[in-house]
Amino acid sequence: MKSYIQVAFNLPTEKFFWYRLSSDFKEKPEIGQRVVVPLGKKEKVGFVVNVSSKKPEGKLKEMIGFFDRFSPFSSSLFQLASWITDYYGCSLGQALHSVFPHPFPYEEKIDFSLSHPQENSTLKKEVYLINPGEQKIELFLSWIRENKKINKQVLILVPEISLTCAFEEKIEKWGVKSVIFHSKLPPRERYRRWLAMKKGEVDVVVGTRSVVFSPLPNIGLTLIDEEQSIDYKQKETPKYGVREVATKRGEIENFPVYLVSGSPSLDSWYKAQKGVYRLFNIPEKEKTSSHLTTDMHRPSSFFIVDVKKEKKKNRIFSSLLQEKIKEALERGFPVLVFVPRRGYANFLLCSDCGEVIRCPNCNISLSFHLKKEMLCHWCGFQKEAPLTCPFCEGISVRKIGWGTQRVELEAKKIFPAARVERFDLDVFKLSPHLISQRIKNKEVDILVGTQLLIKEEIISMVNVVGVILLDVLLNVPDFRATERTFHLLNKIRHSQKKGSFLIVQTYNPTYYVLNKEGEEFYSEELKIRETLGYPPFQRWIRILFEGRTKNKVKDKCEKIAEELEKKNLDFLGPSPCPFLQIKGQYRYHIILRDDGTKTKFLEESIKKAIPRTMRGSVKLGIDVDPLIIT
DNA sequence: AGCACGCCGACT
DNA sequence: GTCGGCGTGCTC
Repeated sequence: MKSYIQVAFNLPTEKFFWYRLSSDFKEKPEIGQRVVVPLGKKEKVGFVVNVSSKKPEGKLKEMIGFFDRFSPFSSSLFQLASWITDYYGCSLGQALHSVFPHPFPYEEKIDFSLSHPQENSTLKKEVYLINPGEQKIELFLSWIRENKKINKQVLILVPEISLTCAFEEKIEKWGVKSVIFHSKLPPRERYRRWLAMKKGEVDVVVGTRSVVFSPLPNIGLTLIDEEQSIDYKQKETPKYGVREVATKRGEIENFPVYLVSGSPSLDSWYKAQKGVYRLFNIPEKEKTSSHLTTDMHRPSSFFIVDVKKEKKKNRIFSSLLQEKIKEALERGFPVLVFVPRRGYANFLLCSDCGEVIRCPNCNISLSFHLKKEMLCHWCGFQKEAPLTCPFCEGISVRKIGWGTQRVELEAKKIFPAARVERFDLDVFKLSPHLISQRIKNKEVDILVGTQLLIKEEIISMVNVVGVILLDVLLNVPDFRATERTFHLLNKIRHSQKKGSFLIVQTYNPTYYVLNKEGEEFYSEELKIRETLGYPPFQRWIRILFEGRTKNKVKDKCEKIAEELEKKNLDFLGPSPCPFLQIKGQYRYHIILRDDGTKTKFLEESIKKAIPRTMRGSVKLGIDVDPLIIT
């Protein structure tokens, strides 16, 4: 019997293409299987999305061959990809591409005759928000055992690779069959583990973002650990969020999703308040009815230092921070100094003419580094620091602000006997585990570094944590800056051991992020978001325009805005992005807003008003539920 | 996304 | 006159 296939490509086009199959091919094509076909003048790999025995209309070319021996997509994963297409505004080919388990060998033929899922869930297929408290690992284990009993698997998602390692060690001892999965595994190993998952030979899978597409045949529960993490958002098209994808998959495959965090995202917190998510009470932990970890559970002491009141020479290390570090060092305890910026100084400013030295590609100020000198943190542009001001030739070029290098030198000056070490993107990268080993072996006294030191494994090893200037984090141009600072402070405080100190230096000691805890903070932040029409009160869809000519970008953006206006949609802009220029590209955006009443309508209107492909010199990107607006 | 085709400005 | 930028349309 003759057969015909319809193929979707990883291209920004809605279209599918029909091909004829020569009778030489004995195997039946499967939905989701990759095939090689001619497209235009080239051969391309695409996904089978339809199989038919009836001849379709129009001219046809012949399929060249199968690329794989079978399709890696179950029908539910294929369905999930279709949903991604609708929700995140990409083509089906693009969605399938991102769900596809790369790399995938094409020479093997495997028959998956599987036992089919039995409906026997202990919980309804809902989303639960859980504060795990101290017993996290034990809770996870009990859930895994519960599901193992009914022949179901548990999927555990963690924000980054280093956290999978922590599980790996513990799971060994549990006596359950597990698979660790992330993108840094060698290709052969990835495929071996993919097969183990597909065959259902495991009880639990622990992995990073893409594991939400694990081929497990019979998922009983998906856990998203540290659900507030920004690492759960995919940066490439389709820019999906793991929380949303896991929830959708739970709906399709009938399993509950547990969002696990002691510091949940404002989004999830709000949804739990509204009853969209359920709050899950941990029975044996009745001491707290709250779903947030509050002060009484935090063993460390917390101090806020008002930098305004410090003597000028103590602006980097306040007298209190110096005192606490000295005390710790005398008792042989290590300390950690958190600096939100790498480099020596944040920018160079001429105090004669007021000009700042900027990146020619990004127009943001260049950081001053000791070895590389002027460096752009966005695009990597590098040049020598000028001796005189390039604008007025004056000699009063001053270094403003301080980064890790400056703080490292200052620490060496104040504590000459201590062994000071710097950890940031500019020094050779050590894994969090190796850093904590160095602390354990007493090889370092003062650790100076950026965000990459803020790991439970490291924080729990030190006696004092000093935050040099919190204001740098609070003032990044993003409406979620306060929330992210809140999570950071929580993370430090949750990770610290008993009897340790957290000292935060700031020019704004009365700011609410420092003075409101738990529910109080959430309701304050929600009030602000509601007044301004920000998420989670409005669902946002950001449409980003990029190109080399500023006016063309602006014009295209305005043209689309007119289309949206005609459809009576509510949106912000068009406006230049917070960083107008990055890597030489000018950027404008429109932010569509949905108050929850017209979600379906909005999605359809976007399809009509916005061409998926923006041709010419302006590129277009769609970001549904954007997380960082830059 | 590629690639071709076709339209206008500035070159030997 | 034609080389080449880029805007537009098509690929089964």
